[in-house]
Amino acid sequence: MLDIARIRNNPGEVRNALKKRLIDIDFTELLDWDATRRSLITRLEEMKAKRNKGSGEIPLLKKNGVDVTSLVGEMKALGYDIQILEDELKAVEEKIQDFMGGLPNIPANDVMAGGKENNQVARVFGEKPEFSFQPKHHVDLVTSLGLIDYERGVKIGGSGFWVYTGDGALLEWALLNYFIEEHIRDGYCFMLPPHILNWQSGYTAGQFPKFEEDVFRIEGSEEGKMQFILPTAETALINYHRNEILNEEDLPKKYFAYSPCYRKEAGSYRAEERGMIRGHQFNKVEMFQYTTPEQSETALEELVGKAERLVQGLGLHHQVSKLAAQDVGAGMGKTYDIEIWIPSMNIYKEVSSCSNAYDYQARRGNIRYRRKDTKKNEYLHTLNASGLATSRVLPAIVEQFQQEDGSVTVPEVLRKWVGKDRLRSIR
RNA sequence: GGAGAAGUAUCGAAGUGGUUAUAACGGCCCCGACUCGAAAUCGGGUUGCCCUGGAAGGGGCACGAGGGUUCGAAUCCCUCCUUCUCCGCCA
Repeated sequence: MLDIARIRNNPGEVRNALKKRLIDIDFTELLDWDATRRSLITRLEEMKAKRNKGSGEIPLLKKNGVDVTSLVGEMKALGYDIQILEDELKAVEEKIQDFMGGLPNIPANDVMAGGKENNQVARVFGEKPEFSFQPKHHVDLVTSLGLIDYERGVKIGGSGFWVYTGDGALLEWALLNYFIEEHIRDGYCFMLPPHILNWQSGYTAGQFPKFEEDVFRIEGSEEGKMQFILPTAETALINYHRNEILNEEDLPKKYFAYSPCYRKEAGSYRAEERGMIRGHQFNKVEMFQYTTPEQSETALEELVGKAERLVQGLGLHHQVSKLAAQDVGAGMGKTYDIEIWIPSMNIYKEVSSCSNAYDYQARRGNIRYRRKDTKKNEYLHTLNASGLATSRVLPAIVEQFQQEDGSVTVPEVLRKWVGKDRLRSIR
């Protein structure tokens, strides 16, 4: 949610900033509603003040034996007029709410305008691995090594699902353990949230109402009580402090959560994304911070740094991209992606998205903090960063660390959990 | 799933149709007095949001949420939510 006062005071500035996302929004109608709303409120409050005064006088007059019939009649008529204006006000406020709720966040000043093609590579780690043999695709590797069972995953869940088996499950779990261990060491609080969330949670995160089609709805949930399976733990973590006022001295609050992420990904399958690059369910550890406005820029750098170190610890070649405005999610103001090299696809794929939402989500969820100096309540800033999603890390590991004999070297940091330094074919 | 009870400020809690949401009373917290200092005691302060205004100020709304009745609702009625107790079922 944007601040309507900002639009009221600088409609041109906001419109231009949103143009970086390649959308053009005319605020004329909105500002019209806004003016109507405020004049209605003023008139209503005058009438209500009158009613309050009249209602206070009635018992006094009665006590003194004065006939109040005409005054009561007057108040009754006033009450009727108030009702009419209140209905009008409600209608215009709904329109404003709908309009505002549909607006995306304003990209930060230093974010490039335009689409994906304008994403900028900020940093690169390592180099593309060179193979002295014909490298294999991760689907072939994980299948022959017995790490993933795609066929039975589809049989029991449907297209877009797979089963981690044996060493594959061990490797997957080792990644999660590795991430968790790092975050705990950095002082982040470990959270295991519910996987089913209510509509308001989706709204606060900025996913609803626009992206309701992208999540799995729970069948049978009634209108107004819609529930869905979380597409990312971010949705749970942003709502953890919904409708709360935090103390400034408690900020920044640093959380991380593990959850599977469930996404419809309707229509986004492509031949080159076979395997586990894009599924309906994948595991992810998500970092999240609630900060003061002053802290949020630093916090974003911290989160990106943490995510990068995780990938570096695995020894995987990757790059960090600063996304252009159109590629930044609707609720976010600035985003860095960490993209990992997938040799078979000859492409870098996102394993972490680190974003600053500024006060956008806080406004939607009414999350504030009390400033120590002014004692005033202000919207805080929220940030999220994957740390990390595993579904592309595992393919990168098997592809980047594959050997000529079809075996795969286990990254050093994972060995204590996997229990071996090399994964070999089961056949 | 069934029966019952309850939701008022930071917490406990009073208030069951009117001139007290300036939300009694108490706790916490903050400031001050007393004190060498502290405890105790005494005095004072302490909800949020919105509209208007340059400001000072003025006004409105909110008693779990949303409707209704009424000139007037924390108080009466309806729907929903949450919590607690008991029963049932159960990983």
